[in-house]
Amino acid sequence: MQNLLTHISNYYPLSNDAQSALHDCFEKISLSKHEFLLTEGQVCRHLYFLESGALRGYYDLDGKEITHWFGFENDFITSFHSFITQQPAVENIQLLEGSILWKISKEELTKLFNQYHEIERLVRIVYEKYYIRLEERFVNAQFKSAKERYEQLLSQAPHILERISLGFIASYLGISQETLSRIRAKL
Amino acid sequence: MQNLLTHISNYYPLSNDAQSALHDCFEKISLSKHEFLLTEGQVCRHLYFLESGALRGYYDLDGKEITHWFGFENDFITSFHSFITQQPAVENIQLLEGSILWKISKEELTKLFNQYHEIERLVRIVYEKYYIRLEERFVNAQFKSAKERYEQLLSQAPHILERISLGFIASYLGISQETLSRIRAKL
DNA sequence: TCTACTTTTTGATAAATGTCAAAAGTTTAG
DNA sequence: CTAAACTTTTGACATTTATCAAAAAGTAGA
Repeated sequence: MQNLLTHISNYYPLSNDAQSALHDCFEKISLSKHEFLLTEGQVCRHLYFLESGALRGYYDLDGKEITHWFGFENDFITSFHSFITQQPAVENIQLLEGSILWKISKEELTKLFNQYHEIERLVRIVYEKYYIRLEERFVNAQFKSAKERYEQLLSQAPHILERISLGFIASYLGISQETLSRIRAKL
Repeated sequence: MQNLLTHISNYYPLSNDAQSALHDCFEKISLSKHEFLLTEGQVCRHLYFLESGALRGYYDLDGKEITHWFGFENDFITSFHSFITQQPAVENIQLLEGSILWKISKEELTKLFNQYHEIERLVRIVYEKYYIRLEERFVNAQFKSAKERYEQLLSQAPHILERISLGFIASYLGISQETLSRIRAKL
């Protein structure tokens, strides 16, 4: 839990009051490899903080699993569209490693927003960071070649390459596993 | 201005107090076709609301202009990364039509956040909508073919096709102008 | 209306990436 | 330790999309 509070203070420092309110609302859970945090069709009712471990978000496209994001230590995790709209999720969230997470429900979070302006500010700031991240991924996806995307990942997030199998990385980069294997062979 | 306040109330209804504070902070500007709201290297110090008209965001990649987004009536416009970090923008924002916009500076907006929790909430909610939009564009960019992306655009935002020249649309979809012309010919 | 300018289309060809199949390599559970 | 399961690599070929060049179509101002 200290992990979460420390991480949060990097975004926006909270009062002790707000911190302890957060503390009371988050609940610890442990999941093992291959388990699911969410499956397609369920409504995502929680926001998670990943203290340790790794997981992936993927969805089914014509029978193929498309892994479109990963989560690692200190990431906030949710199926965003489903969490915000409370409609059924189109994606699955599956553990890639045994992990420790902290979860908070949408209702509790909404209450916290009402009670603490500063917590809503924190989330506003977190959104900004995540939006900028996604913008960068979008530009890469749309305007860069497979090789460039791989090299960018290699330089910006080498930890992903060490922990995640090639097939998932290929999917994450939007290329076939064979193409990624060939790109890698030529570097 | 009524336009802006009405539009905002679709996201989150504000008190009269907050509305009138917003009213006082936004300033109206008119720009004509081909003018720039922002050019590469400048720090983006404002958030804009586009009341009428159209514009595009583009950046330079090896001498080619990459148009990566459009703005239309009732869109909030800014160079997000630059606006948030106050670092020089990598993109240009250029008017595609004569337009009427309302602008607010980052400082004023920050003041409003401090004064009105509800305005910060509004922005939090706006971010959620824009994040979901971007997520969808990302998934399309990375996992769908050129033809599928065009068809999706055709069904979801036909107004873009009517107002924007083919070259810009091709760039927006991440494909060459010739390919888009051929896709269109075959439908 | 005519001319210059811009945008769109068409054709030929090249490059990037995908698909299918099989071999090689690695990991894991019993 | 070993067999089964899974992951990665390699090869042959197909498909998609880009690039370059030129023609055709459309637009706007003198």
